[in-house]
Amino acid sequence: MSISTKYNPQETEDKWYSYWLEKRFFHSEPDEREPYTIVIPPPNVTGVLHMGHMLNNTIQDVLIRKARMQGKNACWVPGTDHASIATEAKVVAMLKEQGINKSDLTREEFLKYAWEWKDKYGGIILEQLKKLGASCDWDRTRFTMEEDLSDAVIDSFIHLYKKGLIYRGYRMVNWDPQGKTSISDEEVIRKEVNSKLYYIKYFVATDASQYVTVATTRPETIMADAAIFVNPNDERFKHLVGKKVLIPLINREIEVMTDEYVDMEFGTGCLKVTPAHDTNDYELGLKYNLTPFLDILDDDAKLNEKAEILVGEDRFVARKKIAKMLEEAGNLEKVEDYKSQVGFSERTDAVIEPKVSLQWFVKMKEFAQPALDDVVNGEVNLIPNKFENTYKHWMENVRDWNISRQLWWGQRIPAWYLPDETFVIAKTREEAFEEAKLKNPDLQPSDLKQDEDVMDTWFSSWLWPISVFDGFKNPDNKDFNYYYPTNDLVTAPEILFFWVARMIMAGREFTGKKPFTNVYLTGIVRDKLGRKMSKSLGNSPDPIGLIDKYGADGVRVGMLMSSPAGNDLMFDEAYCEQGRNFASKVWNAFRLVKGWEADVNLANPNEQAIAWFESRFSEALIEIEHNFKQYRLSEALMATYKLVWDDFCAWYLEMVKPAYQQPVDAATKAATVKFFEQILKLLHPFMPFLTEELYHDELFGERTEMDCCIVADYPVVGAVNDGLLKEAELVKGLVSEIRNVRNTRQISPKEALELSIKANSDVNYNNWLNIVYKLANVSKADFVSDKVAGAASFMVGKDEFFIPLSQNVDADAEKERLTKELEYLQGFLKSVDAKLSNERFVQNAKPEIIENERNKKADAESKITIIKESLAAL
RNA sequence: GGAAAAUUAGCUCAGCUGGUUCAGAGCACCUCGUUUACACCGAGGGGGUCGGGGGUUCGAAUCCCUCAUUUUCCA
Repeated sequence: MSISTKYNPQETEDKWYSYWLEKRFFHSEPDEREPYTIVIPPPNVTGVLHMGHMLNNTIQDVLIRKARMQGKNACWVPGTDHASIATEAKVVAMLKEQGINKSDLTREEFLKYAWEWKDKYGGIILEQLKKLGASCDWDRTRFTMEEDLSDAVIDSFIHLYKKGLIYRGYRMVNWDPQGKTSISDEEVIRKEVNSKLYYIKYFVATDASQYVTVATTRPETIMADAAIFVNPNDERFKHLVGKKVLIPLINREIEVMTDEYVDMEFGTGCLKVTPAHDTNDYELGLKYNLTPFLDILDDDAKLNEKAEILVGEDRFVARKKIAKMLEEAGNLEKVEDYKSQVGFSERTDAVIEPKVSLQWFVKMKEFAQPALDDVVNGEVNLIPNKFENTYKHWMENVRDWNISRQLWWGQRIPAWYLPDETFVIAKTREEAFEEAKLKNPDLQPSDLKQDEDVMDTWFSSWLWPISVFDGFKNPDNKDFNYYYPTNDLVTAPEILFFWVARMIMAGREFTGKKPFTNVYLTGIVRDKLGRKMSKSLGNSPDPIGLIDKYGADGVRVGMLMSSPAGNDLMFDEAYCEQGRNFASKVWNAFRLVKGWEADVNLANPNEQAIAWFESRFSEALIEIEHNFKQYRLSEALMATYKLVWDDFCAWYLEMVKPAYQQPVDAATKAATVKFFEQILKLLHPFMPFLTEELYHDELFGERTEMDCCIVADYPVVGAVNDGLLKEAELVKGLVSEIRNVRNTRQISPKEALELSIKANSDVNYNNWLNIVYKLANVSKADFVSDKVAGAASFMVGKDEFFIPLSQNVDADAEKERLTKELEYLQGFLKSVDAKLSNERFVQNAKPEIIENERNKKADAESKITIIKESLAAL
């Protein structure tokens, strides 16, 4: 059977992915083996694959495939997140295009549209993951809003409510006026915005000649002012404290008060306090019990009747108008340009309005401690651990979690209101009714009204590692007992707090166990200019397009090549190209070996080369394993890459390959095929498709239908012969030097050279001569005890080598080269001598360090002698 | 405004507890080469005062201080 001269990823990828599915290699059931479990960070159900997913899922797939090959029962659970605000926003937008307003629909009608949307587009991202080669157990695919998972959400709410950890209350929340919902602190993106600072005069009520000037970026909120504050130590305003001033335009009286909070340096040193429209002002409002508490914005962020003026205007329109009104009224002192940090909604990009509203909250303090302990004690490892600091800081300053959202898409809050506004918490209307009857015996079931709000998406995500195994509803089930706690979680640092931390909390609260042991934090995928990839910049390549262009294996290698854990990845298509080239290299090496005709009658001339590569493979494997243990995937890949490209292809294959159209001895071929198989296994986690394709070539003999690379035994470390490896490095150095002699003198590789060896060390060059002949095109070598005059010469280690040349050696050039080297060595020797003659060094340094310095000295001295002799001989 | 991290070759990054092989890798670059696995290639080569300054030490890319720049988190 012949093999195509080029690797064709398209054909190969679909073929093997289907085969893997068909043979159910991705599927896992509990058994006696050790489990290795990863739950996918569920992408938004409406999402499409972006570069961040590519990186994240490539890493997960590498980990899961390696574990599978190492004999563990590997289970990677996929799924999607219902993403309440993002999905609802998309559905609303889609309906709008069809001319339908959300407000014209009932809740049930809207949800019907939303489910239709989900059924149509919900699977796209998972299908895309298959193109990448993701070996998820698709039979276990979960969705955060499916019945079991929703049940878990409701049950956990009830559980926490009964423990007194959930409450309802008026609090300052982040209000998204476009999505018309509250959002969590983590969903607020702060951006620096050019705005203006308005300096507004508030005249003293009893004396129009006196006034205070307040600097604010939000003049449209003055109608809700409750007080003016100054710093108690501020001499400038002492005389005004306690006096009443008038709010411009509406002339309501407010008092001038003092608090240390006020920064004397900022603005004018006077602060207007608007408790309903600023978080800090809210705190001051509570502290001094300020009245009236006026919320002058409605849910659209338009001014309401409480504002008295500009009613119905949007906040930004009102800002411009009021500035003009203030100016006309003589209250505007000046306007300055100002840069300020403004919060935007992550989902709708609307400017967030701090708003006091009635919401549901989870008390976080009690959750924080165990979750903090887990990370501090190393029960849960953050990789890299530089994130521990930020994690700690967050856990120590945790605030209550607003879990209600004014949306329809999501799990509805299980609170049922009686006509008297009190409520009961229950899973169903029936259960709620039973309980409510105790309060009010005359009640009818229809009198109960369920809370309109749904829960924050993260309130379902934090249960994910538990609920995917039904650990909530049925904590004693086989799957949950076997797979939970999971092993590794791979996710982005930006959701360390609102997802990872909360999963640890939920794990401790609901199962008493941590949800996972290791958290691998990937970086952000940026473009090569360091900009975040975004739709608006158009700098994000289409992942599927990349796969088409470079092959899934090429893209996987490209993604991993330069992404140490926790570091942002400056993505450049050139990495994918490098990945594709690597796949080609392996393919072509395979073609070479496959083409060899084996002859059983030939003796094996390559024992040395085979023994060397065996050792080298083990040595590399040790390094690779070490890198994997520390989750340094890019370094593990690079070590593999160099082993394959440099050691195997550039050195080993060149050492053993037979002359053109000559047969190879059977022993060499067998050894090489064996090596190749080991290399395919080593590469499989990184390049699953290419390796699976080659693994089934007839070169490796018959395979049973279940004998696949995906489940082949991962290589184990064998014996490492250090002496052999060291000698090989010297021999490689020798070959390079000979090639260098050719290069600098323009001698064709076709012209055979002769070599004289003046061995000063105990390296046994006889064992290596065949290799040197072949790799450097040397026809003859002899051992000499004196220098060879008129020949090109060089040293490798302590040994001297001479190559007689047909052309004359350029004595001047040679002299210059040797002199340079001599100078370098003499300088080196001087520094070593300086160390050794330094008494304090000899006294303080560790003995092995001193011993080493002595060796360096002896080494340098003997080399100097040799070079001096060579110079004299010129 | 507070906190953390980073700064090493043109680019992306290694460099573990200060001392062998300590200044490295991959890519890019330069020179040569179409030898029959591979030009998606081979051989060889050049390139860095380890951000600046100071300190500790016999010895610092590595530890400490300080300044600068960048990034992230929190206000």
